[in-house]
This record gives sequence, C-alpha cells and structure tokens, in this order.
Amino acid sequence: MKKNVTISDIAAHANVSKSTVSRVLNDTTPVNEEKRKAVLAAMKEMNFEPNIFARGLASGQSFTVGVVTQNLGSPFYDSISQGVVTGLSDTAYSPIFADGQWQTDVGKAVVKTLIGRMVDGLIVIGSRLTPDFLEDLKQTIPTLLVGTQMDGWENLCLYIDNEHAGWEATQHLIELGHTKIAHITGIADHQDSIRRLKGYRRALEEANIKVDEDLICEGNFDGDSGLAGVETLLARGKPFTAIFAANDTTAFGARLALYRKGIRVPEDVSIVGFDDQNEAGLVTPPLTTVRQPAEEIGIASAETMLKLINKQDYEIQELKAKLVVRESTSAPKSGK
Amino acid sequence: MKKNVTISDIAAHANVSKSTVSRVLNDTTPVNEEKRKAVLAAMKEMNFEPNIFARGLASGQSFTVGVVTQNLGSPFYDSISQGVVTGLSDTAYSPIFADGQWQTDVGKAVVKTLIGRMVDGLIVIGSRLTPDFLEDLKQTIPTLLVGTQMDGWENLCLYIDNEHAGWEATQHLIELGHTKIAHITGIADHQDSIRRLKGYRRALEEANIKVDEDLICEGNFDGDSGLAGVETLLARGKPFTAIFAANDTTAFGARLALYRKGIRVPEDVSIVGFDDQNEAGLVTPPLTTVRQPAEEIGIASAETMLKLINKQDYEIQELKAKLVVRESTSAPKSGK
DNA sequence: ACCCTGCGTGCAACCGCTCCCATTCTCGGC
DNA sequence: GCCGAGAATGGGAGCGGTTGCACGCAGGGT
Repeated sequence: MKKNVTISDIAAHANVSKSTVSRVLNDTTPVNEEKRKAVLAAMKEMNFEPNIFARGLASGQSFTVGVVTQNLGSPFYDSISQGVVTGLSDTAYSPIFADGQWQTDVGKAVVKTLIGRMVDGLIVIGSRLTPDFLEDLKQTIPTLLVGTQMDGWENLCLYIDNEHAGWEATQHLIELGHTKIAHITGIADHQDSIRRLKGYRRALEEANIKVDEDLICEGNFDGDSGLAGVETLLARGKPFTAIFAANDTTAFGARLALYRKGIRVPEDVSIVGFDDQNEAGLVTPPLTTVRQPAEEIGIASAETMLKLINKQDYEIQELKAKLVVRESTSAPKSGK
Repeated sequence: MKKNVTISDIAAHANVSKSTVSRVLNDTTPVNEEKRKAVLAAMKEMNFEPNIFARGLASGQSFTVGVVTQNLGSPFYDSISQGVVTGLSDTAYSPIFADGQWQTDVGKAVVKTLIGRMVDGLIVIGSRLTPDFLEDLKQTIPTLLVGTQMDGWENLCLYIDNEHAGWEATQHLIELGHTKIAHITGIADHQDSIRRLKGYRRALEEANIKVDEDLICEGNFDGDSGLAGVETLLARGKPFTAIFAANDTTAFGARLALYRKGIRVPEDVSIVGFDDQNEAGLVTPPLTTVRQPAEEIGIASAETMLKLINKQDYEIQELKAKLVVRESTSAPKSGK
C-alpha cells in the first residue's frame, strides 16, 4: 500500500501551513483566496483523502450515524433502512447498522457498541428499548425514534399515525358495506398493533357496529399468524365477510388459508393489509392495503438526523399512510 | 458529556504504564498475571471503553467492514445483507453499508468512500464493477465477492451455482412431463441471468427437447417483467405449459398475468421461481422455487471476511441452492 | 563468577488532524 | 507617524491509542 497523502504533504506542496490546509478543509476561518486555490489544487493533484480517524480523534466527530434495526428481513423496516442509506448517500456521513433483534437487552448492547464507535447520531427503528433508557440516550447523543410513537419525543419521532391508518382500512371495508369485519392483530404489545387495533375499534364504533371480540384474533406480523388466524376465526364459527390484517405478510397468510378452504377473495371475503410491501400488488388478487411510505420515512430520518447533528432548525416531516385500493376488497356478495 | 476514561487513567489506577494496559487490551505480549488482573479490574471499575479512533489512527485498523450492496429493497440481496449483519454481531467488527445502485460509477464512488473510511475489508454483493477495478481492489484491501461468479477470484467468491440451479428448476418441470417450457429471464447481461438461462437450455437439450427461442422472454427481475413476459409469450402464440421465472418476483408477476387471463396455476400452467423469498410460500398457490440460502451466504461472507482480515486460513463454504417443491407445479393436464 | 538469553515492563515517538494561541501584516483613525 | 484593531497565518500542543526500543532482572550454561 502506497503511503497516504497527509495534510502536511499538501501544506508543503502548497507552501502553507498545516493549519491553513485544515482551514480550507473545514472552512472554519476565512483563508486568502489565492492560498485556498493553491491548497485545493494540491489536494486534487495529490489525490488527498483526509484520514477519518485523525479527524475523529481530534474533533470528536465520526461522520457516522448508527442505525439500530430490529430485524433486517422484515419488508417494512428494511425499506426504512434502505431509505436511510439513500438519504445519507452523497453526504459526508455513513450509516453503521446493528440489529437489536427485537430484544431489549440486545438493543441496549447494540446501542452501547454504536456509541463506542462514536457515532454522531442514532436512528432507532422500531425499538423495544425502555423509555428511561431512551431518555438517557437522548441526553447523550442526538437520537431519532423511527416507526415508534413515544411520549415526550414529539420532535424526535418519525412515525405515521397508525390509529388513523387502522381506522382508514376498516372504514374502507365499512363503506363497501361490510359489517362483520375480522381483525388479525400484530404482536400484541407492539405499539403499532395496539394503535391499528384501536383504529379498527373506533371505525366500527363510529359506524355503530358492535365490536365482536370473537372476530379479533392475535397474530404476530408473520405469514403463519395470518394462516392460523383465519383458521381460528373459522373455528370460532362467527361469520365474517372481511378481514383487516395488521400487515401484508399476515394478509398473505390469511389469503392462503382462505384459498385452502376454497373461500374466494374478494367474492366471499375481502382482505385489507397494511404496509404495501412490494409483493402486495403482485399477489392474486392484488391486495388492498394501507401504504406506509417506508422509504420516505427513512430518507426523512436521515435528513432530520443531519440537521440534528449540525444543530440546524428542522421540522419533523409529517408522513401519511394512504389506503391503496386494489382487488382484494369488494362489497360483500354472499354470506359466509 | 462526562469525561471519557482513557488508557492513561487506567494505567494510573492500576499502577502500570500505558503500554501495559494496551498490551492486555490486545494481548500482543505476555503480561504478568497480577498486573493483568489489576488492569482488567480497573477497566471494569472505571467502565473503560477504548477510543476507536485513537486505535484506528495508531494501528491502521478500523474494525469495520464495508458492505457494498446494489439495491437495498431486493429480497435476495437484502437477505444477504442481513446475514452479514448477523455474522458480524458479537465480533469486534461493525458493518458500514453503501449502495451501488447497480451502477458501475456509483459503485466505484461508493467503494472509494468506504476505503476513505478505512474499512478493514470489503464485501461486495452482486457487483457491476469491472474486472480490472476489482483486480485493483483485491490488491488494496481484503475483498470478497458475494453472489457473483468471477474468474480469478476462486477463493474470494461466494456464490451458488446458478447454472446448476437453473438446470434443476427446468429439470423438475421436465420430470413432471412438461416439454413446452417457457423462461422469463432476469436482466439480460447479469451473470446470474445468463447462467440460469444456460442451465435452462442445458436441461432441455439433455432431455432432447428443442429449445424454442420464442419461449424465452427477456425480463429484469421485477414483477412487472413477469407480467409483461406472460403477455409477450401469449401474444407470440406458441403454446406452453410451464414457466421458469428468473426469480420469485418475476414469478409473482407471471402468476398475476395468468390470473388475469383466467389461466389456472398449476392446472394449465406450472410456474417455478427462484430465490425462495419469504412470500413464496404464502402466495396462492405456494410457489415452487429454487431456494438460495441468502442469509447463510451473508453469514458465511462475514465469517470468511474476518478470517481474511486476520490472515487466518479459511475455506470457502460451498453453499447450494435447493429446489423447494410447493404447489405451483404439477404434471401438465390440459393443452393451452 | 561471567555471559547470554528471554521475559516483562516503561519510555517516548509516532499516527494525521484540529484548534487555541501567538505572531505578522494591513490599514484606518487621531 | 504612531497606535490599536482586526484579519490571515503559522506553531505546536493535544486527541488516545500502538509499538519499537532499551532496560532490568532471573535463571542456565560454561
């Protein structure tokens, strides 16, 4: 490996001092135009690349932002991560990823590692961390909570209004004429699940439809829980003509269970999902779902983080979920 | 922010020199057991965390590995990335991600950034980089090519045998009795596509089935190209009873096109995909596909990289694709 | 007793950059 | 013409580790 060009080499080549080079590098102090040009030229000529460690060591900045995900492999969270990568490209910052595996203690460990790596900011996607731990974190380092709603974090929180979105999904079904609407939830104690369920209940109540607890079935955001959910629902014997699933994957599972039983979608049962992951428009029939602007959320997080780090003013962009009507929902046609 | 504990603090506290502390930290040189214990105790007591920059600056190591992906958002590559994160957790190393966006020049820029960040190794997932650029890279930094086959990289390359996998998929269809088997390819100049197509041709030839170029349709790994592919195929008018799609997403698209035309799967047309992404088992009917052990590939890459960095011996783990037969394939029943 | 070896240790010189402080130079005001 | 203010620049002390080198010391061979 050939010797790296350092700031001193540039200084020598441009006939100025190290300090001056550093100044044009960061432009912290005005520098005579001529010298600045000389330095810039030298840097270009010698193909200079500042050493990030030296920089970090001296300045305390790392130009990295830590991203804590919960499980890579979930379409929604992955899309957010992707958005973060995108939002950070073409900036001086790079993302470092770590996986919290949905476990509080793993999450804590992971955060510690990231802080050990001197990240300048932390983007926590869908955390299970405890409020007081997060509170500490907030004091230590610029932190953004993404995909999670949290009291006291109004200005550091990017999420969509899950309750409203749940309401919207249910409302769509109601408008089509459904009254017996089942719901397969997400992980029971997950904030998103809770809020979507709340929206479901509210929509029903507003339409004067009594909420039937037998039509609510606990799932866990996995495809299998959609399958199992439909089976449970069927076993309970209460008729239903529509299902609101807590996410698309669950909806796929539910749809498969229905297929197995020979129940048609949407003729016999309508389904609406949540997320609008890539496959939603490709399955048969294409799934009506609530689109979460996941990538946009990721990009917005990245942008907000940069402002946060550089202590600039910012506003949390409000991102909205939106119902995407496709072919898995229709007016109820036959009883079941 | 409270003052950070440094190696000197530990040294003072344990009554030894900085060097000794450093030595127990890295155990490079034997240290008297008593002192070692004292140092360890001091570190624990004072909650010492070595400063990664200082370390990096002095040693030239960063304890990070750069991961170049092509597009986060593709199920297969994402799973590999996930595997890398997993494989690196609980090690001293952290991954830094950057997105090459399938573009050669973006890829190069991204690699440069990563090198600027002094990554200790580079994992390039599904690259479009040119052979000579890669050759240079190999000289500069430990590099692993993942999901790409490349001459001259035998020992630095993790991939599955796409030709064989393509053969296997086609062979499965042949064994079921199909002779009119269409193929929707991936991106035309993508190595994986080329090899899968090659396998398809070989299987046909071995079975003495003439390859009909009209049954081969260019796609691009996207769902839309599956949709379009089926329409093209249908428009060409040549009958077929089975489709081998270059990946699952394409297969989903194809299946949807068939659904739209009222063509049943698998009764009228069988479909086999490639990848076995999460949704493959959830769609209707569940998709027969070639499973790529994506996460395992990622984990193996991480492990191999660590050995590479530390100049340990290693062997490239051979990872095999495997046909997963589900319900989208059956013997041909009716002509079409 | 003497030398040599080898282990364990401390000293101090870096690694490449930032940033405080002192210095030089310029220029306006009196 | 002199002084002081202010702007541009250089010097150099860190930042917190790693590591080559020299030194002290115990033990074995002759």
